[in-house]
Amino acid sequence: MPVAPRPCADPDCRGRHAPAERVALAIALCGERGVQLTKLRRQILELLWESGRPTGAYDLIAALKRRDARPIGPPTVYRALEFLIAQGLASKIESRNAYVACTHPERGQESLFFICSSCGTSVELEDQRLVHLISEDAARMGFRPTRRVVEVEGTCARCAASDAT
Amino acid sequence: MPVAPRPCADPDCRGRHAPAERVALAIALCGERGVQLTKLRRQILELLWESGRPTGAYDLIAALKRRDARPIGPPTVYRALEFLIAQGLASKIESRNAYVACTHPERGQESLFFICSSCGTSVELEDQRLVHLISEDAARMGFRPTRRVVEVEGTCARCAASDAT
DNA sequence: TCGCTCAGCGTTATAGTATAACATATGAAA
DNA sequence: TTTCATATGTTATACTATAACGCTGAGCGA
Repeated sequence: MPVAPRPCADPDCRGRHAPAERVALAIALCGERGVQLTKLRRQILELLWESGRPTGAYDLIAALKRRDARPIGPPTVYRALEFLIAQGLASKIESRNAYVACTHPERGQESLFFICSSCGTSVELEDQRLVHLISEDAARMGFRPTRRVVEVEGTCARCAASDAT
Repeated sequence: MPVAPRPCADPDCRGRHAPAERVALAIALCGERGVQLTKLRRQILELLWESGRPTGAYDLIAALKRRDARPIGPPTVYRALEFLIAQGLASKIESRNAYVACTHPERGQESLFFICSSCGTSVELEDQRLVHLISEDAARMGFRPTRRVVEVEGTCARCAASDAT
């Protein structure tokens, strides 16, 4: 029995979903939207989910080559990433020039990311209060936001614990 | 009479200070801190202040060459930028791979940036509520932040007005 | 069936951003 | 003067991203 996509209403799930389940959601969602989640695009989304951390485009190229013996050029990967981002399935982590799978493509891309300097994992969070604050600040100066980049670098709980050992 | 640095207590000044005055402040501050704001570093800071928008490292190299007929290599510029950032005098805009002068080096680097897609100018804002929110979210999951990147891309009031014409 | 179109992908070359590694200079302290 | 630390210069190269053009295959109407 194939994995079924499951709606998630928890804004604090912190991205904790089974990769296969989220990929199934992506497939369903792209079907609804009438856009093509091709094999390449799906593979890249899977790689992002499996890695669980911001992954560089060239790392993806290397991973595809390992997995498939398929040599993919940079433009091909960048185009796939562009698609995934446009569909809300992935996001670029600007402070790392790297890409992560997004947890809730069915909702807007209004999340912030916490990235651990030590282990490299990232956690996605949605916080409407933050979005509102930014909108408020923007409105005060007549600025119309089109994109928010909120990335917090630091040490995750797990790494902090193992450092303290 | 030389320009004197003037303290600024307005968290909403939006970076509206005379470049020369802010550079004077930087000189004073580096003196107090016992670090060297060398000619090169000062020149780069001036260029950032004069530009008023996120400026790429290679643009700075070109500008220095125009101004001084001085050919500077990338490592030299990147090292100067590293210094300015460490001193809170400048900040990297991650979403643009570019650098801006910072308004309040005497305070922490807890600001967010609004960058206009149309004219390229950026406005720096301090919002403690935002910092608190992020800290709160981080604390809930045991994450210890070391750096916050908050960049908002959009259209500034001026460009919105001229578009509407 | 044929040929058209269009989206997606492949390929080559190159642009743009950043750093490693090592050499030189400069100035203050011993 | 020697020594040391800090800053800058130089060369080469790594890493990130895109332009430009060509190929292919699926869908569609003539």
